[in-house]
Amino acid sequence: MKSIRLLAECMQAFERLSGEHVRQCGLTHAQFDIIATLGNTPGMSYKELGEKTLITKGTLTGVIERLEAKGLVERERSADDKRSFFIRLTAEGERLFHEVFPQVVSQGGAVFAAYREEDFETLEKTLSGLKQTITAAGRQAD
Amino acid sequence: MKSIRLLAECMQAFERLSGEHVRQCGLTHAQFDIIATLGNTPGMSYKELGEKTLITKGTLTGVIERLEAKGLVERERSADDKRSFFIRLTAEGERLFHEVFPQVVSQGGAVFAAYREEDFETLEKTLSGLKQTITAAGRQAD
DNA sequence: TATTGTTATACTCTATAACTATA
DNA sequence: TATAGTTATAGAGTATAACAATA
Repeated sequence: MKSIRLLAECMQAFERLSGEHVRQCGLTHAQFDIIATLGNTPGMSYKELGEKTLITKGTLTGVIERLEAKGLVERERSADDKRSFFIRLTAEGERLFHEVFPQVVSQGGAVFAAYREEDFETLEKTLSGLKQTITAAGRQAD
Repeated sequence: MKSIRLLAECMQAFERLSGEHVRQCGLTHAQFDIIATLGNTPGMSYKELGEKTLITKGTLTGVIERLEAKGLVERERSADDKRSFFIRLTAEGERLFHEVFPQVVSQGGAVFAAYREEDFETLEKTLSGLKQTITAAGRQAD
């Protein structure tokens, strides 16, 4: 119970921190999610993108539209399945991802400046364990 | 960097899990935030509530309105400062908080069923450290 | 018939700024 | 003059459902 409170507080603190950066580069939370999900991938379909970001298809159309209007992503009809699109970052989108994402991610690394190698290991181990537990519980609920 | 990814993934997994429950009880994320913040407190002003939930006052008016319409919170003019309100959970709101919150929080405890006392300690220590680091970075940025 | 993505509707959240009533 | 909360506006995300094109 206390753990959940802490996790929630971490999330909130993290969101507060990242939220400022995200807005500074003119993106919304959902748009940033898309950019982050698309970063370091060759691209993917609406369906896949929706599953990864928890954004439903109806919403996705609008979000992608706005990102396309900003020139950050581009769509291409899939060759195999003509119903489907391939969405990928444009050069501009890639730039944003590589420039802004690391900044957002760690406020330039300042957040973790005080962390030693050992701390990182603990944190990673703890979080990956937590993640597994959470996702496992999610599957049970389905 | 990997830590942040993990944290983000935890957040997403957690949000997916809690989001379902939250919607099931007919609340939005913002509304749930308010209920959770108000739970186990005697109540607080709009200002305080806004600071804790990161919801701006303009938005808050609407959110509280909807919660009031649902009979989950009530407002009372403050005695000392007549501009100010005191918002607190109604009996119904308390009930929701005590019944639903723990469910949401741990999907009935299933999430942490496999956790031993030791694991909890590690997680709590790790998260509280992380929280401090994040909030400290936030203050630097102001 | 099932699936991918689009469109439409209605509601909620968000930022912002002008406004009121107290202080 | 400053602060607590309200109102108005415009943009964005959300759930849901009906729809077109393709499978």
